[in-house]
Amino acid sequence: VELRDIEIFLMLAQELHFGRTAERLHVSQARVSQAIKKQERQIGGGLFERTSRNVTLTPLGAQLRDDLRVGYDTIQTGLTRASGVARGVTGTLRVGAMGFDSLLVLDVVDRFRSCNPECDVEIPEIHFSDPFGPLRRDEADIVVLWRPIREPDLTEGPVVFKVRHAMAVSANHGLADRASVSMDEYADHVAVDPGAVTEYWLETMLPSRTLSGRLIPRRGPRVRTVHELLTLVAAGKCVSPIGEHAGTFAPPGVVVVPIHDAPLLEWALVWRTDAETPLIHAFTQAARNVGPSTLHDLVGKADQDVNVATDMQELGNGAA
Amino acid sequence: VELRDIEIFLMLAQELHFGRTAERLHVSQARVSQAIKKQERQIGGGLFERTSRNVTLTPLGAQLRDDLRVGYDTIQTGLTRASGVARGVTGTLRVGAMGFDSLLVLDVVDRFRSCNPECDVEIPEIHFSDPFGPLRRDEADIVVLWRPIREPDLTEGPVVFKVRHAMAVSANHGLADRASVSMDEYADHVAVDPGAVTEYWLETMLPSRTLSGRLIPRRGPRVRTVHELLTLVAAGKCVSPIGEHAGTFAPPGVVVVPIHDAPLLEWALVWRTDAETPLIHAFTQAARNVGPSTLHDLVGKADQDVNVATDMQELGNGAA
DNA sequence: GATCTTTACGCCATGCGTAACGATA
DNA sequence: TATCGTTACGCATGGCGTAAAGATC
Repeated sequence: VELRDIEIFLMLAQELHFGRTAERLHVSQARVSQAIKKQERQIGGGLFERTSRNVTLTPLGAQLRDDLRVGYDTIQTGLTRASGVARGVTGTLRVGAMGFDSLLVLDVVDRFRSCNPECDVEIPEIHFSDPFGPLRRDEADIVVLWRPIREPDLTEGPVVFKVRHAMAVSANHGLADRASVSMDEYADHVAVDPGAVTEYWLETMLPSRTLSGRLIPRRGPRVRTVHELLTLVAAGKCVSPIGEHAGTFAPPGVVVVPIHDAPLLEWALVWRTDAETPLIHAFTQAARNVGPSTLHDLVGKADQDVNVATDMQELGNGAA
Repeated sequence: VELRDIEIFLMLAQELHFGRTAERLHVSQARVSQAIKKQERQIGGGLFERTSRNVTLTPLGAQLRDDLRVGYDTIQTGLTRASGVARGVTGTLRVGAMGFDSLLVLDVVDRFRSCNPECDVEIPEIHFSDPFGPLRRDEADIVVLWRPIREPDLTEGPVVFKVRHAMAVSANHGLADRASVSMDEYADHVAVDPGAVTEYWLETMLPSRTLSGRLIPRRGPRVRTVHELLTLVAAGKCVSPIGEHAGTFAPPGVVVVPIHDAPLLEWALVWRTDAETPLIHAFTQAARNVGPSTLHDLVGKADQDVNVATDMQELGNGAA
């Protein structure tokens, strides 16, 4: 059994789906089937129960996954770290992000830190009124922005998270208690003016037309940053599109309602093509290893953190 | 980088010698060289400093070894464990050993236990007056004996430890303060009668002739077990050959002096060929994974244990 | 010159993709 | 019939051994 097999096994144990596993590892489905079968032969017992409709781990497979996950991560981290040390990846990396977006790249930052213990990471705040300025003025090495980015001097790298398109409204707003809204409803209520921002980029977040082609007006209060925006929303002066993840962190008075018929928004890493350093490369590699997270991952992780905190508290009480 | 490469890297990091590494992994020296070079290319920095006379780890290599060792062992243990569970390796395994020999197989037992958590291991005492009886009477599943074993119904498996041939004498004996003795000196003083034991097997421990061909007399007190033997030795009534490891555990009054011109003694696992169960197979596999230990390993490990004990004590004191 | 590592070269095992097949809802 | 897992088959990458060369004492 080699590392490649283990990688396939672990991915399948996570996805529980041969097709998605194959996609995410960039191999054919057949290869996944072969690799798993080979391991089951060598282990001498079934690791997955599968029909053409359902894949589940056997108890044996679940135990093996727990063991291998730890070992595999240890090895990969060790290799990446050695590689970083060898290439002299050291210094400070500045990862610019807008508002709450920073919280969705913490996984990547953690990964990067464990692989590159000699490096510092800073997360300066950037504003959507000037998404590319920090890179071009060398105030950030990498920024986290929704994609797509099409700038001749910039490179768009791996996607770090995907969330649903949503709208932020005041808690008093008529749509505030809806589970979701349509693009048409959104178009009827939107009220925000982001000022002069690169048009094709803004279009992704603030489309100028609905799916049916109706124009969406660009009028409302002028805002430059996410915090400005949320303040005005809370005050009932502004209704704006936003990533659904803002709902998890938004202040009281602000409600975030998903738009069910809009495509997913994707945030990617972006950097100056001619300023790509080993540090930047290492960070994008960390992002590729972690893979894009979703709001669901984030919520799950928050729950875990809460559980850990609870456990520790109980432990503390028990000892006291 | 695959597991095979990591295995080669770890072995070289341990042996610091391309030739021995190749031997122990049953591959060519060239392969070792290629594998290491490949990893250094991928990591982007040197892992070993080497001349044709000396091989040492670089700091980078040393750090990588620490990381990979943990991950590699985790994965191997997980795989072995899964294999054991799948094949239903469960029940009790009885590993017979003579006297202190049991202490030199504890590494293998530990390994086996961690890979087969569902199994119990017992270590019944056996006596050199009847080395094969316990197997044939089904009182033990495996025994640990010095090799070679040539019995039609028994299989000699992996070597578990190697120690120097030595002689046990009373602390008052004339040779007691010698750093080592020759076979000829040994022949002049030996005084023990093991009774009717399989001759070819006894010959290994108690040669009938010196290197120069001189007969070694078989007379002295009759003994059946190691403890009997040591008691008589302490009383000055007996002088007997023994494995050097006995010196580490021998009671006061007994001194163990190595014989410098005798070949190394090797202890191997032995079992009934027609009674080989999955449990026995799993145990021999554990032995192969751990590899033969030497007295040096044992002493080093004992020191570590002492250190750990000391640390824990200090911790305890600090907390109290 | 003996010992140890590296390089050169060729073989073939095996990882992998394509395509056809089988099963399930 | 659409979706998903398995089997069959063929190609080529790369692991590996052999043999010779290079380095160091």
